Amino acid sequence: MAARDRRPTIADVAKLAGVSPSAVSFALNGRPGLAKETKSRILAAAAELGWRPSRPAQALSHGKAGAFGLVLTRETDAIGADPFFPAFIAGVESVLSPRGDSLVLHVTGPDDEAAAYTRLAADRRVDGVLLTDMRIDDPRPALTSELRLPAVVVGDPECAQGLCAVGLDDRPAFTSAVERLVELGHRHIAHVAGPQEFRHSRRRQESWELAVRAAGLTPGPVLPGGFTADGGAAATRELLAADARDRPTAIVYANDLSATAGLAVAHQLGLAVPEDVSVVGYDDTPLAAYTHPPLASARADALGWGAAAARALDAVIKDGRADDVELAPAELLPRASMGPAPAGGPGRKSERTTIRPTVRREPC
Amino acid sequence: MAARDRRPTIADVAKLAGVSPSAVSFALNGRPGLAKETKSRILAAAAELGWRPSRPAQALSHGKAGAFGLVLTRETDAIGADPFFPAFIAGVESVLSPRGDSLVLHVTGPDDEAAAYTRLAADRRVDGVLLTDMRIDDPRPALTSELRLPAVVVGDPECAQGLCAVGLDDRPAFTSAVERLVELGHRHIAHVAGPQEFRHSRRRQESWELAVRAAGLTPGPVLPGGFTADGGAAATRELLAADARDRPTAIVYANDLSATAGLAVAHQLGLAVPEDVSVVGYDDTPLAAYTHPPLASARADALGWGAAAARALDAVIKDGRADDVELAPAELLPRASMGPAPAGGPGRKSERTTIRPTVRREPC
DNA sequence: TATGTTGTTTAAACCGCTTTAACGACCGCG
DNA sequence: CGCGGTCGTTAAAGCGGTTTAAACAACATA
Repeated sequence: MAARDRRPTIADVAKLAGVSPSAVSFALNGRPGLAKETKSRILAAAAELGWRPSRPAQALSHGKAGAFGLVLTRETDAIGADPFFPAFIAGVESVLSPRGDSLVLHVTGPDDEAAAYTRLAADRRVDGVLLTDMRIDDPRPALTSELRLPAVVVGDPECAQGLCAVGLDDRPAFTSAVERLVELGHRHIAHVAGPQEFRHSRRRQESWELAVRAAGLTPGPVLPGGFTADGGAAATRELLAADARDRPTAIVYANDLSATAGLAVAHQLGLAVPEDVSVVGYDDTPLAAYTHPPLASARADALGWGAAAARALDAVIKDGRADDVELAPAELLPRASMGPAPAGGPGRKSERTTIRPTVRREPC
Repeated sequence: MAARDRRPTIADVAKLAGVSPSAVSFALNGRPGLAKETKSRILAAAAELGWRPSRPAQALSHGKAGAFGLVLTRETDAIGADPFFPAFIAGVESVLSPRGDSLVLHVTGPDDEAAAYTRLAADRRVDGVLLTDMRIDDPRPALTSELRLPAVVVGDPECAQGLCAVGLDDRPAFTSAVERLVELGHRHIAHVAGPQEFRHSRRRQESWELAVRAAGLTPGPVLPGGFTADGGAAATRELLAADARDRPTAIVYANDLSATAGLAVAHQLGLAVPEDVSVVGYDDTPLAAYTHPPLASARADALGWGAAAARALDAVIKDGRADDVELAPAELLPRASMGPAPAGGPGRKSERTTIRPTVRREPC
């Protein structure tokens, strides 16, 4: 009767079932050596009291927190409208949740990032962390190793510095976007890049550049778009302000947010998409299919990515290491924002006369 | 030097400082009764070893998890492009992080929702939860009370069922949107609503309706937009397919996502915004300022909301209750998507008679 | 009868921290 | 000189589990 006002503990269950606490623990964890009858009596008692073991207590005795950590390092204003994280997190959950584990989320400014990981490690609040948004010369792989905090890199293996990496190749999407544009007659293809510190921004830019060169063209200008609407708009204004002869006839954006803003700017400037300029994004935002015109983009399976990353982190925690995983690459979704290059007018004469574009696929 | 290979514990610090573990605990927690000199010696030892108390151990001994829970109940496809949560979470973090507490995030399907809260409570993994996306007759306030899990409702006090509510009024934004539209000469104002199960969807719809009636007008049709791009697009197609005489000259959407999709549909149908139809959203998505034309919307301070909710939950945990909080209401940001009603009767312009809109009715 | 054996069950130690109560040293005071 | 009062410190008992090793029946073996 006493147990009405506090949550039941293992002792309450033991008392009700008429056994010792250890027996309860054995029953719960499916340990052998308990009589069948006893075990079911214990489980019945546990169910009757609605008892579930306290995670802090389990964490303490096992030395396992039963949680993964995810630190999002974002300027407060860059938060929002990123469709990646919610889906990615849902994917992580799909692995964690069935076994009752959880995800501990921290949002920090860039200055507190290292402290956030250090704390997570020292606190023993998580068993490992997922590293996303990898940057060039990212300090985090070294940091987590030093902290002896199991970690998995969500991204390109090249920047994993020895950690297990779970990658999803975004390059084919950019390559085929450019190839498609070239097929459509574009000869002047610009790029609006993401923040330069991000590994994936660079990769996207490189894929664009490689594909443009592979077509025998000179890469058009690259402007920073910062993955933001503001940045994309500003970059687009600059690109399209050029004299019609120098103006790119297609712009490949590093993400949908900047691309969508770019669409609006094109309209503002009185240019039609895709008649005057073609536009491609990346992410396949829910809105992409509903911009005007619908935005060509590429979809990455963020949900699957999250799940794969969580499984990899499991393996790292258990075995100390895990094989890299490479997911199916993002695929281009050509939509109406890509169209034939404007006839006659824009484009560079030298290129048009000399170049015989051989479209070939770059092996990854 | 034995402590090289495992994380230091309070005992290691105690040994290094030449005191007992209790003394270390006292020093760490700023308890009185320790000599100044001893205290600083202990803190120095702790710093030298890089020791921080284990959260599971702390949680166990003082019966507090040091974490808040947030359960997002979402259909997997409705995840993404919601700018609210990232900012809200960042706000929660701003309260939690300085004291080293964390946010435990769970994403579940609708069927597992109750189980998720039950588990969170039984597990003692969190000290309380934040309830967001309140629904009509939401079972969660009753559930959390029954589980004796401290909770705060993020939303309208009316649906809090006795729990502390932290609200941010979205109604003024809708009211003034309608008022503005009326001033601009609109007489036929439609609404694209959010999912009917959400309290805030209903509230927005009610505000719209009240404001329309207050202006002496008959509320135009209400169509379900489901807060999604798809839903917003479908609703818009239906609204604008009507004969020009019956067609609304302004549409108030429950959120930006559906409104932005609506913009695109209007363009597709050959209607100009705002010349033929005015459009208003809600959320002030980063993209809102960059749609074509820029989307009138309203900004709610999600960051502040998160912080306020976290503080309220603190109070509930400490005192068992807390006063409701009402934040500054969202403010309308009139942008170019709102304009004067088309002249010459309820929406008119010659070339529109030639338009053959593709109407597709979709069940929502 | 002593000796294993096997199958169940439990006592007790432990995980790392907090906290209460007790302890010894030192103080001034009557 | 003995007493109560501070002050600084620590021993020890939790918190709620897990786990190891030992206890205990019951029963077969030598």
